[in-house]
Amino acid sequence: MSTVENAAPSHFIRNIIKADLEADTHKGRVHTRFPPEPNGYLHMGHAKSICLNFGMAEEFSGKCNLRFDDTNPEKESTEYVNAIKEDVRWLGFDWGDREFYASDYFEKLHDFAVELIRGGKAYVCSLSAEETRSYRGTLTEAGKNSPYRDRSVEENLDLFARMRAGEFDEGSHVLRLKIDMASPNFLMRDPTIYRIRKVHHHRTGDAWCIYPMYDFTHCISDALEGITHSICTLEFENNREIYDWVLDNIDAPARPRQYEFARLNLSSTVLSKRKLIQLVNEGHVHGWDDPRMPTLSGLRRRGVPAAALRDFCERIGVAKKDSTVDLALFEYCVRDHLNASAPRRMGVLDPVKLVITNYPEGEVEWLDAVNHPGDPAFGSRKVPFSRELWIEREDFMEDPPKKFFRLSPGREVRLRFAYFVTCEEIVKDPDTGEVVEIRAVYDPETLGGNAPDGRKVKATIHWVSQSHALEAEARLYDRLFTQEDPDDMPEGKSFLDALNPDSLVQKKAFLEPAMAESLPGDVFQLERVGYFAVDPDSQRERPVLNRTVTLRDSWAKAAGKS
RNA sequence: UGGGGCGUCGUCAAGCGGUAAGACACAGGAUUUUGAUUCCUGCAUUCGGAGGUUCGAAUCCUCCCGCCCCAGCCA
Repeated sequence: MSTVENAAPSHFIRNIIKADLEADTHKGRVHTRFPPEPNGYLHMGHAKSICLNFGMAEEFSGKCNLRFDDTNPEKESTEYVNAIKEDVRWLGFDWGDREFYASDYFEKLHDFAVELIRGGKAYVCSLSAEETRSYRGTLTEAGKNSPYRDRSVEENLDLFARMRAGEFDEGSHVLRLKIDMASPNFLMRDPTIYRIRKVHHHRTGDAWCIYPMYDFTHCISDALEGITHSICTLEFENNREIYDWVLDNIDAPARPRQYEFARLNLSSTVLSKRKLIQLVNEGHVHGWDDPRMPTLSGLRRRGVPAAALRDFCERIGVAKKDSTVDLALFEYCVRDHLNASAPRRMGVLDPVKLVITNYPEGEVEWLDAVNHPGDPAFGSRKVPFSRELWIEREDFMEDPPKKFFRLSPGREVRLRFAYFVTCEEIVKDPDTGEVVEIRAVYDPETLGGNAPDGRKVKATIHWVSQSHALEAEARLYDRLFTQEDPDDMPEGKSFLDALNPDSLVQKKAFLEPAMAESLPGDVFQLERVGYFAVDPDSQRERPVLNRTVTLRDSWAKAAGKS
């Protein structure tokens, strides 16, 4: 392979970093950060950001910090902090000893605020929230200056100190930047940078009752950490002006730059913290790590390899265009990785009995079965074969259409790793007409799956010996939403109305006995059925399997068309 | 109707004045003890639209159209 083929796809962030390196903008350094707010679990959108931030640092021999943006104690908690750390680690990234918290900077942030007050660039405003809003103006009209805008430096210093000391009620005063109430950019109309909140903070406890806001905190935190490239999503483009203003108006220890990229949107999926929290709180799913959730913990439980997610993030690219990635691309990445990494097993999800009438009663043969048809390194295992088996109901048709190759009356097929069998008769439930038993004969000469006379069969089906079968619970997951865009619902409907009622279907399955050895987290391919991850709910005697993703099924596609 | 962004195949996405990469999806075909995998083949005479500059434009200029973001003491 040439280096051109190996080169990571070009994207604007990478181009900017390369240009900065060439121009020596940051003394040859590349230092990024991933700055989650610990108010929810990480999802695939965060994965894109994590891969970008840690990925750029890695690629250019730089560093990436993990920084919790914990300036709003009302919504944040250590539960989230811990979950986020676990998820980032699982994704495959290491922040070394650079685990930071915006709350670590509260004292410094406070000092910068005082510096701004001294310079006449910040003031304590005593307007109520509603008044502040009305003074702000509209999209087309300039705002009005707050009547408190011209308080003296001394008065501001005094008031701010007393705010900190807890002398005032929440909402009675805020600290604002003195910029320009007529700015066409709303965020520049004297933004609030401190508010009074008499609540307990998960890290600083009750040490503070004034908390700095995002626009003031983020840029300074970046500067304090020596961040060179502060990468965030598109909705922060308008905030860049304050980001620059603050750093230009304090004695900043460094001069990071902010760049914005388009956040990830995925078809048939919802990726907003607010909505994910709602799904959890209202019980539409069984928690943040429900395998149907696009959270990292959900995907992990579902059986998605971290490498597949990283690959996905690489493939979707990084740009400034609002876009929605097809869920099919993600599924492709998952299958691609699992195809290479998942050992094969046999299991039947919708069983129907198959009796081999000419096979001796009570006899059992332990047959060799390779664990991976494409990779001998996976070795092999033994699978018990006997007279009575379970096969998949959909692998039999009494009256098959032209292109159906599987079992049907008079038809011979191969039982994977075992023998050729020919269907001779079927037994139906007299009341329902449902096929309850299929009777077939096997050809002893075809042991291992090949006929000495060279005759061929058009299909191979999987099976499990009834007396050896391990009963399991299979949880079949499908997309959580039926609409491609769950947010695009008719008037009066919400994304909740797009919830897929069949996103989870539980089934009793029969597995080959080797599956008893599986451990939670293991992922297997049940041949011809799909990839399944062993759930933490699993027990040795009764495994619980989460279907990660189905196999591609061109027969189902073809059959669906006709 | 203020400001900030964005518009290249069904979906992502390269391209940065020299004559439209790649991936997924889709459609054919080959191989196959998973109708899986793998492997071939096809898939934008055209880059939101209209003008202009140029020997030459997706790339430069002008105008127009469409979409997204901003009026939290959230991030």
